[in-house]
Amino acid sequence: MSTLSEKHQLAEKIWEFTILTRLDSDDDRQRGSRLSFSGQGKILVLLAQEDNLPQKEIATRLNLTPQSTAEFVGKLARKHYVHKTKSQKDRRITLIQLTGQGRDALKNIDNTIPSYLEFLDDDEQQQFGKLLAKMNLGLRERIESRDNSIDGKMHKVMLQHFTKQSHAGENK
Amino acid sequence: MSTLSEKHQLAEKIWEFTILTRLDSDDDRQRGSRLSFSGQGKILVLLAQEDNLPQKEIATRLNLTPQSTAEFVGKLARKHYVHKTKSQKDRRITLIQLTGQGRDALKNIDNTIPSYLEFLDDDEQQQFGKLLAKMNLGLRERIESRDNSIDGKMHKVMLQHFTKQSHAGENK
DNA sequence: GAATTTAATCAGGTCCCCCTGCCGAATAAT
DNA sequence: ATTATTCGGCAGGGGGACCTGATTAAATTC
Repeated sequence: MSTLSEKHQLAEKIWEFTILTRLDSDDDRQRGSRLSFSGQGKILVLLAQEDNLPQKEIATRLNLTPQSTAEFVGKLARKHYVHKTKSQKDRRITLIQLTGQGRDALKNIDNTIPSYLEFLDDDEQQQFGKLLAKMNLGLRERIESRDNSIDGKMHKVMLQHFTKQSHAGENK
Repeated sequence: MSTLSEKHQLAEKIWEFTILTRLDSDDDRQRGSRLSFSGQGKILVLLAQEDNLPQKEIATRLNLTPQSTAEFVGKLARKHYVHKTKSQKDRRITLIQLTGQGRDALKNIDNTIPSYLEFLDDDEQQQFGKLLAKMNLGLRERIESRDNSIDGKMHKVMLQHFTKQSHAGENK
């Protein structure tokens, strides 16, 4: 009976959480400097997995038009996050490789420990982790299962990003 | 000892979660239609709390320039989410009021039950709620405490949005 | 009534995410 | 060799979040 309203309340908490975290770590002001997991960020994620990819390949995998890709790669290159090289074999192709700076930038994105975790004690953090893991698993499966759709590639890339990280973390 | 690496793993899970939820509810495709809690969305949030505000007042409270405000209000008006009226008392002033459509749009933003909750059973959902509540409280206090700064108003508006909702939910 | 203070608008600008169109250069196919 | 295909670049566009500057119209103040 009350399940629905309980869910609503949970949903509200989640939304509040989303907003509060945004307010807290003030993306608002310095929106320029921080890159997200879309646009340019996507490309970094992909390159971190597989470097030295042809620009075209990037476009295909991320489900972007070659033109958008060119734009983003260009911007990344300007920031020295990536590097463009002409392929020797096929001189139409431009290979894109991540620079050290690019790799650092990427690390800064997803390796930061959210400050709000300090509001939870150790036990609670563990609980939180478990819950997240469960939801992540579910989401991952769901996304993978419908991954045959047109724009499945992006999903794959992002999923892999995290499965890799998990593995890296798991070497106990 | 292992606390740091544990935190890192938690951080990774959170990031994964963030990304997965984005992939899941495909903001990617229809980015245009969905409004966020910034820009135009902010204004809706504010109006939901207090309708029929002068445009200037909106700018002040949301810490936006009058020009930006005009732009966003214009865009919202084009979508029939708000309505502009000239004040009778002071004909310089434009009052902005939320339309039914605008209210609906806002509801759609924050009243949706995230689908990933289905991956948790009832107990887990409760746990999740508790953890979120705790973090929200912490975040809220932190944000409020530094709220004397220049751009405090926005925070207040958003915070109120959620405290109100919570109260609404609490009438058992 | 004239000067000043307001609210709002127009004009431009910066940067982000993305797309369609078109064009040249390089390679593959015939 | 001559097409056809492929890659990438340029031009231009649409939408979003914001901002500074200059201007108009309607108060308020002196």
